[in-house]
Amino acid sequence: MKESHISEMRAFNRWYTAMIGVLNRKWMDGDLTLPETRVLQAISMKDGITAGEIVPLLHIDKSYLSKIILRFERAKYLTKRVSAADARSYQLHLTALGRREFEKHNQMTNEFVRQMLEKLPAAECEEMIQCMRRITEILGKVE
Amino acid sequence: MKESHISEMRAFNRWYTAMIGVLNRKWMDGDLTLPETRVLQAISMKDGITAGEIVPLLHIDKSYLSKIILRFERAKYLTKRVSAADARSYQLHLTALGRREFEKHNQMTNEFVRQMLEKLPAAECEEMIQCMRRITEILGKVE
DNA sequence: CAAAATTAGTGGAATTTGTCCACTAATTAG
DNA sequence: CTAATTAGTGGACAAATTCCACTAATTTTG
Repeated sequence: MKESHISEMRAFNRWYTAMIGVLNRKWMDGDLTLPETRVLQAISMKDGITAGEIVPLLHIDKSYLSKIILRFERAKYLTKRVSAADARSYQLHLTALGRREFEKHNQMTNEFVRQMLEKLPAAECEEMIQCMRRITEILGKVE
Repeated sequence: MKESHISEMRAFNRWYTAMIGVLNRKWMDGDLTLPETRVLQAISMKDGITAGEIVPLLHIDKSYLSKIILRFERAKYLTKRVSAADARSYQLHLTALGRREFEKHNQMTNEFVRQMLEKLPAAECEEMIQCMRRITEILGKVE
């Protein structure tokens, strides 16, 4: 490993997070915070997931999560059902409203990303995605 | 552009920010918040920079910045000198203590990145950095 | 099995983070 | 010179996040 790679990677980190930050600020114009969208996504990906499973998945504080879930319950985005296996925990299910809300948000974010990608020549876009895959492959093995 | 590229890029964004998030949490074990380190870095890169120049650079609220700078002043990390050109603004200079603090932090972060990169075979490390450069090139033109 | 220890989730207080806005002093424009 | 603009500050406020003690359910252990 070359020493210069360290500062190159750090520069990339700064630059890329700034870029994503712009995307994230756009989301906020909707009504969901970033952690909130992650929680919705987690439930949408695995219906019946419990808070206890979400915590390590999102590296989120359990009390904080509890509050987010409570907010969603009040907004009728989800329902809790006492788990048959362990009555201390609840299985989480999105309501139709919750799914709709998540989808709306999802589409919006897709739209922003699309607008960005559409500005690229097809070949470069393809190449960039390839680069992202490669980074994930290489760095994914490390963790 | 292929439709699937959108979700691939979003997946990469989520994965990569989670990864960087781990790094960032490590920083916090020090005593500087993320915006604080950015401010220190900005001053360290351009001695005599003014708050007004930092604002667009970091996309940070000017009042928020003012408070960070005030904290640093009290901690003796920096000094303000009324600008000769415009007496409303101050030129910011790191003190020896401020430089030391920034360097300490810098080294720590470098260390974390190094540990990550060292686990990679040299060829893959090189390739990954190359990918990062490419992404920056391609996406950099868009903004 | 009963007591003790552990675990899931909640609620409240406190802290941190970040935004908004009005204000002072300095500067520039008309 | 007067009015409008700009740099930075300070305070009040809102939102995000953490900390901790607590309840109820479960598991462990003697």
